[in-house]
Amino acid sequence: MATMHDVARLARVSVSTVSYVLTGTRPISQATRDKVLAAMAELDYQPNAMARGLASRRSRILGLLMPMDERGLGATETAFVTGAAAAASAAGYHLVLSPVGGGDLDDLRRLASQRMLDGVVLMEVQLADQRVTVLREAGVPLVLIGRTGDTSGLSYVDIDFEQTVREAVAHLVGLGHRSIVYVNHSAATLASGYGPALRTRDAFVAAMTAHGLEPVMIPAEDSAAGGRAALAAAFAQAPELTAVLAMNETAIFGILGELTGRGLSVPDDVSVVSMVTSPQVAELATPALTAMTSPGSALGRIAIEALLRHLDGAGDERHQQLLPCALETRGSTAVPRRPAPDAPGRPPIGGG
Amino acid sequence: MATMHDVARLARVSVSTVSYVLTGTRPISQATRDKVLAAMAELDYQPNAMARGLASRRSRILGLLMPMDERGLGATETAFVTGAAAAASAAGYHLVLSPVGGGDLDDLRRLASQRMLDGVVLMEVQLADQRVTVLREAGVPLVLIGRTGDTSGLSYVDIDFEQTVREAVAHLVGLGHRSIVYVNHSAATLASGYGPALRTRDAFVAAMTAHGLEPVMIPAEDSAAGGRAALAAAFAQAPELTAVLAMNETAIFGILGELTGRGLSVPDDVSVVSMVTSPQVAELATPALTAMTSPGSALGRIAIEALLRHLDGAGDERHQQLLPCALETRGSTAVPRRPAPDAPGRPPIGGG
DNA sequence: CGGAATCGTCGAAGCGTTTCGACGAAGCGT
DNA sequence: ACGCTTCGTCGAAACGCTTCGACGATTCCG
Repeated sequence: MATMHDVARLARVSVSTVSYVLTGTRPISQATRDKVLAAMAELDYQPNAMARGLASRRSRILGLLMPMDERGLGATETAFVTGAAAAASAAGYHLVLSPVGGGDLDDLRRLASQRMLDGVVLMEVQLADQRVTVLREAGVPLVLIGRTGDTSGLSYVDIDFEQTVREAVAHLVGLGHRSIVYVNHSAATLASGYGPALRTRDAFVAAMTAHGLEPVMIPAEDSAAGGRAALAAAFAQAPELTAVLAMNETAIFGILGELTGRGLSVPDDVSVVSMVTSPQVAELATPALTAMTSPGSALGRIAIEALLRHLDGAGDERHQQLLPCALETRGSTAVPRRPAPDAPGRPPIGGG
Repeated sequence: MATMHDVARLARVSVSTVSYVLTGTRPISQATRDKVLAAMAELDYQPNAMARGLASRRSRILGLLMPMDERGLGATETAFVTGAAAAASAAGYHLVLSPVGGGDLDDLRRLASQRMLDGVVLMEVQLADQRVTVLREAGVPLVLIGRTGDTSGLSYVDIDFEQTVREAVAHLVGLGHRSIVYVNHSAATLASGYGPALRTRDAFVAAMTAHGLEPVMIPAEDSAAGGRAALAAAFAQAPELTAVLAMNETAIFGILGELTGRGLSVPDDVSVVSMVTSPQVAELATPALTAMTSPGSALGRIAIEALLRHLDGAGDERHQQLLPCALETRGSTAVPRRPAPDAPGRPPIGGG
């Protein structure tokens, strides 16, 4: 493995000159630069990452901290990752994904203190996320995908849940639905302070109230069985329901199965909208789901770009940005067949 | 940030002594060790990963190369990752996941040549995988999850597709099914040399032939639509089919949808077995799928352990191991309702 | 009881970069 | 033609750790 010394010798220049060619820190004449580049090519030289990291005190490695449970990564999260990886690679950084769970706080502390990561992006952020504290103490620049409860002094990019829910509700109300149930994540998830679950809950209440409608929310376990149970609960609580809005990518398949089981058809009897969903998942269902499509890779890219700005950055201005999901109408929503309960016999279109 | 120097000064020993305490390379008296450990604790010392890597020429970082397409990671792949991460962490190594796709061969070459990875585990291996060549040239120890066509000199751990298919077919034949269609990945995937698709194809032909049955294989795009199309093709090619064996986790939902659409019930009209599937995914469907459950995290763990053995290892003996998937019977398989075509009127159980 | 092996520790030489200060050579305005 | 920047290059000192050789102090064996 060739070192910088070898290159310098072959090119008949000093080691520092080679370094300047590589980093661009100081001006180098074209003639010298060419000599050096030729030597590098001939020796197939690759800088040693460790040495570079030690000397420059920058590893050129960015971490993407991504808790991994056994459920796997949804297409949505995967899009964050690929977006982030592309952005990092474009800037000459490596992006490493670290499957550190919430429990491995000591692991994280170690990782951060070892000066191996120039900065990190945090995924799956809780409202009160210990990892933020640990990383700040360790002095590691960080950007969140998601938000903690108190975002002061923090950079983040997140989905605009308020607007997303508002649009989803507006879509259903626009079709004439009056009884809409929101199937959220589980009660335990809500209690644990999972931001998206809490924010969509509040946004749903607000949006429904704004339309003069009664907001009904049902928590569901992240499983098909949870979805089935949630739908049963929904019918118990709101027998006249004609639409389901679901946040829970896993439960939604149970919901669909249970609807079929009850002899109800989608979308004629019940419309279904899936929130924060990738097209791939939406197409899995039959009929394909009308969904709020997540901004996907853009979130990852923006997070990395903000992080890089922090690293180079003189200023410590914070990047705080919300992106809405876009409504994509597919086959799971339609005008309700059953009349709205509070306006029997009225024409199905134009309600709201 | 405290350095080893600070620790040494505080403990009144030399820097090398501190290093020996840390690495255990040489014997240290209990008294000295205690002094040093106390000093480290007091200063909250954490070794600098870059410096350590430079001096020792070992980064203590293992890479898990994991092409990420937009479909996301299935629960199966996620299990590999968590298994590998746990094993690496237990051995004091970091595991970084690198989403390098097949196209980024230069990226990979750079990564490998920068001496940043002590070794790598490759996922989603193709029969002719360029990445193997690149890594071998770069002299990076590697272990595969999956197999190339020519495995000589290579360490790998993979699913035993032959046995898995044999068991799946035996299960269906045991129930009395005679006309079984195998829905594989797409023709393009087969053509690209994706090992699991090819191996299961051959294994299916072998297993069916052994039972004296006609093997029918249908390729399907990795989408619900692909699954629907494949089922249509299957009925065209084998109208009397009573069972579907599916490799394609994505297409299977389309298959189920299409069956329902045709008024056929699972499992009474058609039995369905899903191959290399995690319990979580199997439970998504209604009814839950009888599936060949993948060995999951064990694969990841074994791969890392083999890799670590290579690193420490004097011997360069290769680790080559196959693990079968286990049959888990759920609600999607049953005795066929329709009589087997070549034995009209015979009792449904006991065929095969 | 003497020489050899072992134990515990130290100092110093790297590991392969970056980066700082220095310095001759050009280029500038006057 | 004069000092003054700017340009292009060099040598050397870090960066924080591991590891090698050395060496006094024990311990062991015959």
